[in-house]
Amino acid sequence: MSKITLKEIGKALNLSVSTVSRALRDSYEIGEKTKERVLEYAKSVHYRPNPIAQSLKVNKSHSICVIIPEIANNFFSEVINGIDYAAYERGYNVFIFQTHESYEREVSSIHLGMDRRVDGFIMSLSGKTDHYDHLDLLKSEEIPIVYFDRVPPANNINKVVVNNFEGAYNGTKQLINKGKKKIAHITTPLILSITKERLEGYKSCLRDHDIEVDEALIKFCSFDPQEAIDIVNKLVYEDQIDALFLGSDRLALNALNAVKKLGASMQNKIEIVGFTNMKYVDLLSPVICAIYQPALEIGHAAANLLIDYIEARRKPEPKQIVLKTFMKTND
Amino acid sequence: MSKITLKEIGKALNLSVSTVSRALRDSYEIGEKTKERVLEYAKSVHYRPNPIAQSLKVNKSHSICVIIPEIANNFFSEVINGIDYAAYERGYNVFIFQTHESYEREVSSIHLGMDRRVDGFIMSLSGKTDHYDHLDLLKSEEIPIVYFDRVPPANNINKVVVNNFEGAYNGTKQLINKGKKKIAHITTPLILSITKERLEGYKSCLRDHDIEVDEALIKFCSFDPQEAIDIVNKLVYEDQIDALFLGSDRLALNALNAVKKLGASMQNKIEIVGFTNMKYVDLLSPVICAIYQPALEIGHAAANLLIDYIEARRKPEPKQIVLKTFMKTND
DNA sequence: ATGAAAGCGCTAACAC
DNA sequence: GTGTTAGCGCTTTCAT
Repeated sequence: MSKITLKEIGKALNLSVSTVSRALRDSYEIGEKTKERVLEYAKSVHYRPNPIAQSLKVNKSHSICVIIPEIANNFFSEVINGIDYAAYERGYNVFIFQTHESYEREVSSIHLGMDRRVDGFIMSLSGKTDHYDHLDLLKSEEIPIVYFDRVPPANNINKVVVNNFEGAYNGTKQLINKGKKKIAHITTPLILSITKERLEGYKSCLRDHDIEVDEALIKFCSFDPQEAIDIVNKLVYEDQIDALFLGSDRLALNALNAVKKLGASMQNKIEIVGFTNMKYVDLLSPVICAIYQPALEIGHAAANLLIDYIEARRKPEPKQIVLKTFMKTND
Repeated sequence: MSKITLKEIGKALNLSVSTVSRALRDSYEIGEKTKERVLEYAKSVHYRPNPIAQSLKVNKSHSICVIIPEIANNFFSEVINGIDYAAYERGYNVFIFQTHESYEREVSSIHLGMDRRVDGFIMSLSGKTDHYDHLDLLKSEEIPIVYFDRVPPANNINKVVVNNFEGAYNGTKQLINKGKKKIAHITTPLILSITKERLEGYKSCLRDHDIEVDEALIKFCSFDPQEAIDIVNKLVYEDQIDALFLGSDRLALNALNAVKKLGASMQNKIEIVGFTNMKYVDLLSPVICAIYQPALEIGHAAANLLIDYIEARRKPEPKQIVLKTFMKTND
């Protein structure tokens, strides 16, 4: 039954390939009866168009490329789920590339996507990406692109983000409401958009509540577990903090782990709030109040925005979608 | 700079396309100086072959298709990470399709992969897949396929699995060692290979320790959180169990959540062991002893096995790779 | 309303 | 050692 082609359908029905092709795409120039014959026969032999041949011809692939730092991550895997959901609905295939926080991998992923003639990109920048010329390549080729989460500093781009400032502000406020004064912030590299926004939310909230911002309590941390342990130890024993505000998912787990190591009595003195997308935060033992991102929606929105853009005849203005974070307290 | 082709290189260098093509693929029939000229020029204009055209020609795509139940899952996302790792190293692209535990999605994913002319498949069956004719299609087309985790019941296939029997046996033993007698097992649908193997490990261990197997304590559970709650409640209050052995990742979190709802005093009476791949199990509050699968390795091994098979001139015998689970106790 | 033919970018059999 | 040619499966212009 293998690999039936237009040519074969044509032969069987005594029609030319072009007629068959047109009939299958429901062209107005083909007679109704012919269309029916073709459609019926095609179905009976389980004809499936070869997307590779189509791609070569029309220079589009009906596929999109997703570039993210890490797939094995609560937040990103949920986003991919959302992307996949929308892409499947609309008949697009998805390529996923991980940068593992490497700038070089980010660049090479873009090239691999372009090689594959993907119709567009969805990306969240690596933690090392501090310049953006590699993205200009996409722009100059007029390849549609939607950013999410970690976005480049530009306004005229398609992006789907959350209100990080607000999320961080509310998270910090939660700690202040519990009477905490020495609130440390452990977060991602400062070059990331999310870092800056969350940091601002944190600072702003402190100021609004007449707590002085102490730069010593702001720590930029990699995703190395040991580094988190060292930082937490220093903050707790030297700086005598009474609360922690954690800036990202992996960071949150690493820091929680570090806090746990402090022992039960110490643990209870430290109140924790953090950005995370773990499914069951209430099962975590150093208690953490979670600031969630609507990851599934982000992915879904990003994919739909991208595909809308891809399929638009006249390219619309770049669109910025801002979603809300939500908190899950255990009290 | 956009989209340079062989033809253009040929024109610039006064060579035919075929010569250029051959030079680029380092064919023995091309002169050294010509090769050099071509290589150099190609690099200078950033030539990148069009994989779509190549695919159309040779009917291979240098890409593989991964079909899994769910991407947003600790275990599967790590496996994908491993696959991606190996695929990237060896120059393959990866398509990922989720079945969301649907048989229909599994079938359509296979078709989508075949349409894309992927060179091979890596898959873990859906929780609804109880017959396997859709897989015969791949077999009859001689498309290489490697199964992992949830595999079909056949011996002459490529697969990468863990020793589920042993993992379950050791997990159960851990509970028995703690003096537990009424050990319930909540697990995945019985049609899955992993379910049967783990169930056997559980039963076998009970028997070896002179504990009667009580079928009422064996519960097949969906991934619906409420169902887990109902089951746990029944087991605890009606059957008076003193320990739980959980058969899979999502199940484990759902059940843990259910146990948590029982309240602190009840919680402490129930000892829990379960298959999970969550990164920081020691942070979980109803304490759980985790049976881990080496997910990254599984993915890496599966991808390498597949690609070896794809690239082999003479197709080797199907290979079964069995890895070990490992436990992470908190005592 | 239908067909013939060109061509997307590449590879490979077949010349010379 | 290099060029010519055909063709992968499809879309699309141009004839008819």
